[in-house]
Amino acid sequence: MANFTIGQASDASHVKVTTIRFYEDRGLLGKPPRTASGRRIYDATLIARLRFIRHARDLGFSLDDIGDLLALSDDPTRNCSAADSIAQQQLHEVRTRIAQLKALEAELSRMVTSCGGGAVVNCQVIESLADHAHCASDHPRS
Amino acid sequence: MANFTIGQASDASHVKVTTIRFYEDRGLLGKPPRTASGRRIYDATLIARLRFIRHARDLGFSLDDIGDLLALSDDPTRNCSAADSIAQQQLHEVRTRIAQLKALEAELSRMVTSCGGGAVVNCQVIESLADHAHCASDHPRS
DNA sequence: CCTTGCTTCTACAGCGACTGTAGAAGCTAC
DNA sequence: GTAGCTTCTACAGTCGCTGTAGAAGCAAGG
Repeated sequence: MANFTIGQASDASHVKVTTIRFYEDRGLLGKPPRTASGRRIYDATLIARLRFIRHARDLGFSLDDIGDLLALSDDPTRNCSAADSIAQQQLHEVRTRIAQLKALEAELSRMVTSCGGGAVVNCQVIESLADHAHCASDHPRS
Repeated sequence: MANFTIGQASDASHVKVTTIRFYEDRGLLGKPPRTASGRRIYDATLIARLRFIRHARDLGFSLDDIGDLLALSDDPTRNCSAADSIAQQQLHEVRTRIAQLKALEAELSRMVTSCGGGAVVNCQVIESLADHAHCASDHPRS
C-alpha cells in the first residue's frame, strides 16, 4: 500500500488539507502515523475514509452522524439498521427543509413580483417584511 | 406611546430577550433609552422593528441584508429598487438551495430504499457513502 | 552546498446567528 | 423583609470549517 502526504491525500479525496487536520482533531480519522520529522502519512484506507466523510458531508450529514456511520462501517458484522435509521432521519430532515424553503420561495416570489419599482414608502417588499399578515401563507422558522 | 421592558418587547415581537440584546449589539436597533437603573425601554416603533427583523430572518435574509433593508425603510423617499434586488437575490438563493436539496433527497431516498436490513458488510447505505460512483446522479456541495 | 519556494507543522482567532452561563443588581408581591 | 422573577454585563460555546502567524521540512535548480 502506497503512502501519501497530507497534500496528496487532500488531492485524492477532495478534502482540503486544513479540513483533514480538523477531522483528525474531531476524532474521525484516528491518529495517522508520522514521518521522523513529524509529518502525517496516509494510506489508501485513510483516503477511502476521507472520501466517505466528504460524500456524507455533501449529503448533509453532521460530523456526529458521520462518526456514527464510520463506527458502523468499521464493524461490518453489526446490523445495518442503525445506519439505515441515521439515513432515514437525514432524509426526513432534508424533506422538511425542502418544504420550508418552498414556503419561503412562494412568499419571496410574491413579494418580488408585487414590487412596482416606486419609492420605498410604497414598496411591497418592505411592506411585506414589516407585517407578516401581508403573507399569503404561513412560513416556518428555519 | 406605551413603554415596554425588554421582556415585554420579547413577548410582543417573538424575539428572545438575549437575541434582542444581540441585535442591539449588531447595530440593528440603535441604542434604546434606559431607566434610571439602566434597564432598556422599548416603544411600539422598536417593537415593529423587531418584528420586521424576525420576519426577515424567517425568510432567510442575513443580518447584513436586514440592516440594509432597515436603512431603506428608515428613508421612505428612496427608490425601492435596492430592496427589490436584495429580495430577488434571496429568492435566487432559496431556489438554488431547493434544487440542491432535491438532489440530496433523491440520493438519500435511493440509499434508504435499497437497504435490505442485513449486516453492515452488505449495507447499501454504508456502501453508497463509501463510493460516490454508486450515486444515481450527481449532487452538489451544500 | 546553497538558495528559492512550496508544503507541512502547531496553535489560535474568526465566521454567522445566535444560545448559554455566571454573578450581580433591580423590582414586585406577599 | 424576603422570595423569586427579570434584567444587567461580559464572555464562552455551538457547527463546520477557514484563515492567520511563524517555524520548520523538503525537492529542485544553480
